[in-house]
Amino acid sequence: MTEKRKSIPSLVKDPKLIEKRREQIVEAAVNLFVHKGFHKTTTREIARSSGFSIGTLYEYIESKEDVLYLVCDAIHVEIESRLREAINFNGTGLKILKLALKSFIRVMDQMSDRVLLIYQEAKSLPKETLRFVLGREEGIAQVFVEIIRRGIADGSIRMDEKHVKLMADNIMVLGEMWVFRRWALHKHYTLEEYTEKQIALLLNEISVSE
Amino acid sequence: MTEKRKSIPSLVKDPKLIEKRREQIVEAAVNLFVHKGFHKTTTREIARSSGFSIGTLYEYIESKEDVLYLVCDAIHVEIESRLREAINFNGTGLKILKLALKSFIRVMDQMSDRVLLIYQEAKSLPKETLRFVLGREEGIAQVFVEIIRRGIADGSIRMDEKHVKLMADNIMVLGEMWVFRRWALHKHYTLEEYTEKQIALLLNEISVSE
Amino acid sequence: MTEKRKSIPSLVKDPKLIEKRREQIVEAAVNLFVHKGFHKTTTREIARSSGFSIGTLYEYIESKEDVLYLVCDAIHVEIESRLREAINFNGTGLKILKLALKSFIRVMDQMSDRVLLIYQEAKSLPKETLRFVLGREEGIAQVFVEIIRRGIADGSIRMDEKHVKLMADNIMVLGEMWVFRRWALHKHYTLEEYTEKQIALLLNEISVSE
Amino acid sequence: MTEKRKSIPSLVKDPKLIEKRREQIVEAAVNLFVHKGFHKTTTREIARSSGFSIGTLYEYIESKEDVLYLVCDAIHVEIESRLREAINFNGTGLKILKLALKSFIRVMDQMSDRVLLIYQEAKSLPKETLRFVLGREEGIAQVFVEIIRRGIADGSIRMDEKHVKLMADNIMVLGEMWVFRRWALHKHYTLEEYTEKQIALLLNEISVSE
DNA sequence: GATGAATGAGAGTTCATTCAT
DNA sequence: GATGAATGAACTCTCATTCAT
Repeated sequence: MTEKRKSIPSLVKDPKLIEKRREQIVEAAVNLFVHKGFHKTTTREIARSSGFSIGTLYEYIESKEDVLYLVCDAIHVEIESRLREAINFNGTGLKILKLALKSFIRVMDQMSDRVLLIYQEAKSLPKETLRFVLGREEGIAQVFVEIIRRGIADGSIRMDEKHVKLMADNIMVLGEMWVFRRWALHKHYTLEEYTEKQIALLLNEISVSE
Repeated sequence: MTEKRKSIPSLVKDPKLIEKRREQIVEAAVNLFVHKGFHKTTTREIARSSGFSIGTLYEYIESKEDVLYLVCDAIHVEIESRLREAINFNGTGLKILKLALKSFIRVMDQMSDRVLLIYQEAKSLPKETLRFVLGREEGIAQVFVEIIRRGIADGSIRMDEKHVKLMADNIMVLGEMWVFRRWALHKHYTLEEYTEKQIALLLNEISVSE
Repeated sequence: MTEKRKSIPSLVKDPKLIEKRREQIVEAAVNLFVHKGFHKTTTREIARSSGFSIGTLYEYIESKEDVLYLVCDAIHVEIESRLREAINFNGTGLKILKLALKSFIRVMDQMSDRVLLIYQEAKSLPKETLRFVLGREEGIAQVFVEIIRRGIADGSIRMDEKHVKLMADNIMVLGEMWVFRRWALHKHYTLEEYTEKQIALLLNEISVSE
Repeated sequence: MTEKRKSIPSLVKDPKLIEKRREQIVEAAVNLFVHKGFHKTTTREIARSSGFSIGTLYEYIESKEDVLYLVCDAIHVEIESRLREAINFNGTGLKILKLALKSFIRVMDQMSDRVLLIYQEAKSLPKETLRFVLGREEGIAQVFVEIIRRGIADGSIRMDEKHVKLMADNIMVLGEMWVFRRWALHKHYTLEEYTEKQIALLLNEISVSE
């Protein structure tokens, strides 16, 4: 599946160089945005942390908002790729789903500051750009849709097709919940306990009689 | 339970007047923050929308961040009071829980822009102030903790005590989910369908008799 | 005759204060623009020379271009008022015209740097604003139209009505010429010689008795 | 008569190449300056429109102001050469003068945007460079001085020698007037009407009894 | 208690120019 | 001789906050 990515014009011609510099920009900006927020980070700080001058920064982007988009996109790409890496597509759909869920929550835990970043700052993107970012997220939910459908097909998961999307969204939320409500949840559970419990709650209903 | 509220110094003596003016400020600021975000709203706009001058605004607050705190606090107060109003504490704990859940999701739906506001802007608060805001939210979760405990006591809910808090948090998340993932969920469900489905998923496991 | 003037919004409410501050701005900016040109003058220089801070400057204008407009308008107002002051409306139209021409060239001479300013910088104004400035100038030409018509009426000037406007424009140009071609003309003539000669050339044709 | 031209250093050795590249630069820059003004045109735009890179541009000039000088000079050269081409030096001085005047106004009309350019932007040149540009213009006025003297010599023009230069300057101004006051004059006259009228006014006085 | 004019640090962005390749 | 990535000083404009009235 090919997600569309917004193309940001650059004054520089060499595509390899653009990619390399934008990677530098994203790495620097993620850290700054996570710690200070988008609005309190200045373009000069981004440039300095990226290792070049403010003028050079603007050779690779057109506005500060472009940096935010690059950051959001990079985060989503990383989440999805880490998730897909972690999944072994052998076994029943149900088994794969359990594994995927575990992996997903772990990834979200490891990347929680960056996930928060997206939720808190994406609203500062221009409307059109925001749509690209939200579209990316839909792509991640799609991973779970596919796994659940597989489970239905092989009989390991019992679920009406019309609930598949909601279930995938629920799963996304389980991950986001661990991120958003960290401060509340960490008082009561470790990552492992939380994952176990949520898997139990979730799969209790859908797994075929065992 | 009495939640602590941060006290904001004012140059004005009369407490009645302070309260009245701060209500004006909050009403004006909520609208502005919802539509433009905290950072893009200016103190001048807040003052003008509040119906007085910038000088007067600063008689009742010490900084722009104070306005954000007042707004977040007011939103939490409204959520909790609307929720408590909607709950009829007659019947079994299970029955009350169902009702509370329905009400909660409805309240979150009606106040979704303001809920989003808190999640997106609260990070701009000074650390100490942020703790007050998060504490408030804990208070709302507490409503559900109480109901679940009542259900356990009267035997209508079957749940280990150690899972009560997680369940309450899960419920909070169901509401937040409807707000955060609106754009995804609205494609597939109405508010009623979503509520029904989530209640089914959630109570399936915990209700005693089925 | 009431010329329209572009109204520039101000954040300050007191109209007297606005007028006073804008006079300060114009006085400071005229000097700066004359010596450095519009583009090479910075808003900070304008503010400093006006006697207040950059922030205060922007309480009275919305953009740097507004300053340019204020300057152009003030210059035109001064030209017209100096011209009208100098004219004694007694005597025949021909006599008044001679006097007016003399006065006009003298005024243009005295204000030559400011006249140049308009011709060189007005193009930097937004199109709509430029129209106001050009309209002002038309108003000055109108002074001569009126005088010539009076001369035709009283029989002291012989001219077809359809040439009146061209003659008025010619007169404007005589003044502008002295400004624009200063560097060439000053080598050969004093202000008085130039005026005498041009009056002779111009009036030779139109005066009734010779 | 040989006018001096400012010599601009180049990093490139080959004079043919320098000339060719500078012609490219001038052609590109004239269009840009006419439409956007000198200050709002960037060196990048000049380079791109010239058909080469910014680095190459700076091989042939030392600063952006050099481009402005090249442009002003090229415009003057074109005006003078077009004017000289149009003049047939047969007949009486008076006859030649009429023809030259007609041609001059026509040339100014055709090149009005470029003439305006010089008057509005030349002030941005360094003082020393500005003198070269103004000197060029004097050269054009000289064309008329020569013709008038010829007319005096052959008896077709009646004029005191000491007024010759002023008359030549007046003629220059007639042309410039058509350019500068276009917006006012075009309402009332076509190019032909304007030319006829001005020739009549001007020559009325100087032509020997007819 | 209310006003609003004044402040100025600091923001995002531009662009003429350089120089290593 | 040609290239174009890199530079950073300098620009216009904003806005939270203060304080004299």
